[in-house]
Amino acid sequence: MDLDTVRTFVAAADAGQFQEAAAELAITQQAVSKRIAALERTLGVRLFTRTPRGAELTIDGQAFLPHARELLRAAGRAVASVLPGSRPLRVDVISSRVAPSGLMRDFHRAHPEIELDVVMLFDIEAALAAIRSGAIDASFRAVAAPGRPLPEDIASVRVLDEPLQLLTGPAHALASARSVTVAQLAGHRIWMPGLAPGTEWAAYYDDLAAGFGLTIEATGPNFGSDALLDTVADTPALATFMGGQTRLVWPAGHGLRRIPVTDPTPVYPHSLLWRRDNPHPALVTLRDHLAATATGHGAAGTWAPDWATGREGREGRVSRSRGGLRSGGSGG
Amino acid sequence: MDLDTVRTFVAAADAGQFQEAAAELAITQQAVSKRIAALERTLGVRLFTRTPRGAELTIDGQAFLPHARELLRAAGRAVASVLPGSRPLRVDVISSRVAPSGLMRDFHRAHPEIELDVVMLFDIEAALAAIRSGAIDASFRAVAAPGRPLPEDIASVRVLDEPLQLLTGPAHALASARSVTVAQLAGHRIWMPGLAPGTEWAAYYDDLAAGFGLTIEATGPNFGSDALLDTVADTPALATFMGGQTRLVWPAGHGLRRIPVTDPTPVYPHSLLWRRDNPHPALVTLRDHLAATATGHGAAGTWAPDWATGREGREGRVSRSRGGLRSGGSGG
DNA sequence: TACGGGTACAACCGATGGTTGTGAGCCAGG
DNA sequence: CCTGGCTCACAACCATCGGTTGTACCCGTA
Repeated sequence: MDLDTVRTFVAAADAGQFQEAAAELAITQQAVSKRIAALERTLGVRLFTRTPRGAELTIDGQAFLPHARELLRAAGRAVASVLPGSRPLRVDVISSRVAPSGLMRDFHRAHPEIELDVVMLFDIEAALAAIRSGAIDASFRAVAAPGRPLPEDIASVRVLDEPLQLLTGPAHALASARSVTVAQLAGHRIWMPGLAPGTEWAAYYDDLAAGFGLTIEATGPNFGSDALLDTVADTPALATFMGGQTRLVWPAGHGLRRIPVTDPTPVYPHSLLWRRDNPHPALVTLRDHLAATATGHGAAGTWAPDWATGREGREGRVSRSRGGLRSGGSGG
Repeated sequence: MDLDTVRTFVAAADAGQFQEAAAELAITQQAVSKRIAALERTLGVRLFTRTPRGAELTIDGQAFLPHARELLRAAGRAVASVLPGSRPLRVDVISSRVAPSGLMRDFHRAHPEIELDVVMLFDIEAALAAIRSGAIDASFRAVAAPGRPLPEDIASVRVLDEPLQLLTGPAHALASARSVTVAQLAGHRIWMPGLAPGTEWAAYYDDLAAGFGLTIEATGPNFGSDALLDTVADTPALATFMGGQTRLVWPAGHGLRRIPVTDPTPVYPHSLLWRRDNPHPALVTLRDHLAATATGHGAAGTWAPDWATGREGREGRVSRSRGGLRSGGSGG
């Protein structure tokens, strides 16, 4: 099915006759007639009853019309999603395993009128390059690995510290625990497939493992969360970390357990990054929304790497006081 | 833009390479390459980065992908809307000026999983023919004009008595009234464009006018509710009837008034009609929903034509007692 | 009975979009 | 280091599709 044909159908339905629709579309009446006939042939139903004074919709045509309009609207949105000028706000959310995609869902609920496109880039380097080139408008990332300060033209604001949870199958040794301490995890195998070396994401887990003596295996490609959950559910000796605010499509009957981690609670520090001179109007709305809904970070009893908190030190930091919302470079 | 091309894009994005996508679509790899190249040319952006091991999405490609999927879903729904087997429930709602379209919106809110198509047929004769032929599944109509009983194979149930309201512009003589009696309307011009003779809809207003000595003009073609509202708003001597439960797109700044009519209140008696042997599963759901949400009819102080109430008499009938939900032929 | 409005059919023809054949780039393995 | 296997892209070819023009037909009206 060709969208030009659908457009022709809608034009003919609106005009009530083929001739006028042909004029609108800058083609001949015969071409309209052929297009409609072809559409009717592919659908297997008659869409118009031809009369000497024009063409009016059959019942099937009436039923088809709103769907045809919706089809054209969808096509328009699809084209707009890649149009350079005034395209939808394009945001990188790391992965579906952590909270930013949930934050974007909240934002969409609060501002359904704002067109959004969500993408997932490889790491913060790719995200920064994409932000600087204008390919994306914003990115949720943990920022500022040591020795790699943000470029001058990129602004950031901390929006969420997401507590990690342990995800285990029903036969895991810790499956029945209501919560576990980080110290208890030492010696257990924790599997994080798809954790590519060199990414800020891998750096986080490296620091976490080094700081508390954990064993985190990053082996194997990432076949998606379904495969990961399957494996974890069936392997008693295997567990994985997952963002505490992640909403997954939960496979039924797996007996998977989500167990809070304490003493301290490792949190993943999400910041929003954007280019200061990005003029996209929806970007301001997104920042305002996040500022209004952001839960505090740096809460007592949590842990995050030093390079992400902006403080000095090698071993990561356990927060003992509750902090507020702090900008790493407001404005834009 | 061609939907086959979009389908090819989605297949290639899912497969991660052109070759496999080509196999799925039963075309050659070269054809996929050409289609993608054409799509990229029309969109003006690169969708894939070609690598020696396949093709992966660019950021633009990632942003485009969900829109492309939605486009294909919309196309599927559009085709399904006219597919003979198991197509969406197709209901005739008379016109946008009266309540049935609102009832269908309510039904859609209550059962969003049921695919609906709403059509508007000319009159009850067309509706009955469409119901008998299977072209539509149900129709909201005022039934059984005198001497024309419903065919045996058509069932009906009274679902709503919709009170009429007077619609006037700000300069109309009755504009400031909080309500008007039917007797007060005598002598005023009431305009109902598009009221085609011979329809059950016109018969209703004929009876109303004859029974109470009103002047109802059906002159002129119906240019849609926008044009009607414009004219009524600007013409002090003109008013029109409108269903009391009709939700219109209300033009701002027109100063239009909706005035209840009393003593008695003319009500338009909507029944749902369907073919007894129609097997569409959603039809039962619709009837149950209407039975559960139907407001009483035959309420005290209302008026409806005799032929619509099923009682004898020439002059219409003013109900003095409150009735319940009565079926004119349950089952199906 | 012509006329003017509409649509459909036939003939024609260029552009579209498929095929096959081939080349270039990259990676793994001998 | 070269080769084989995998990928995608380009070239040539050709059938089909979808546009155009010209014409026939139908109906309401002057």
